Amino acid sequence: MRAGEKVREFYEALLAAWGPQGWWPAETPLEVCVGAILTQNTAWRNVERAIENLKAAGALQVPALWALPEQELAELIRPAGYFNVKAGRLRNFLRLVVEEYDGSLEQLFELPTERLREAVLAVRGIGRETADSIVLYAAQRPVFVVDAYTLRLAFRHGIVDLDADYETLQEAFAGSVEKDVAVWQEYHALLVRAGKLHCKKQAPVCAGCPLQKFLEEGEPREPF
DNA sequence: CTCCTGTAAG
DNA sequence: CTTACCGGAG
Repeated sequence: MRAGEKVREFYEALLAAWGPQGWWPAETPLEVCVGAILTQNTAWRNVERAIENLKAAGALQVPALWALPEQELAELIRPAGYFNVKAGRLRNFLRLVVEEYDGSLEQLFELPTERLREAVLAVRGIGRETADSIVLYAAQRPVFVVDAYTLRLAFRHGIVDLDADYETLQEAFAGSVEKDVAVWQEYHALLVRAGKLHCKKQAPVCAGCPLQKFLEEGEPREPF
């Protein structure tokens, strides 16, 4: 089976097995942006705690969040880890929204997709994965999000090399499934679930994985 | 490559 | 105790 063909069938198999994941779990676009920054190299459970704190403080709105002193913000997001770094990153993003787009995420999101991605990516502390998560899930634009789970899974299935860069990985997926926001949102969410439950960092658990039947040699490529 | 950091699971 | 976590910067 060709790589592109596999990528298409992965999606069908994952969706059939697990159904829609309902991503991104957030009530507002701003909450998506905040969550995307807070979840950098961090378990989602800890991000939830930080977001609960922000909500309890009434700080999950642009003006209130921007008004918070950085140290207080850091204290609120402490459970998400790297809190000093992330407080700065959140403020960097908020600064863009407040100073360039009149404090309006909607206004920022009016940019054409490619310009929007570049604008978000230009923020200190927002790299490609975080930028693409914001563009796909908060702005609802067709950009395929890839992450460490995606690389691991794609490598083990022989779709890309282990040293594949972000764009290569992104093209391998985006170029092989229907260009549709809802589909891409769903696919990334399903890949994350597959990575968590089966395509683990050490010792993948292929038994019971919806993608096991696609393994060429009956087992994942090594070494990861 | 190292640093940033809380939390939970092994 | 160590590893991993929906990474990114220097």
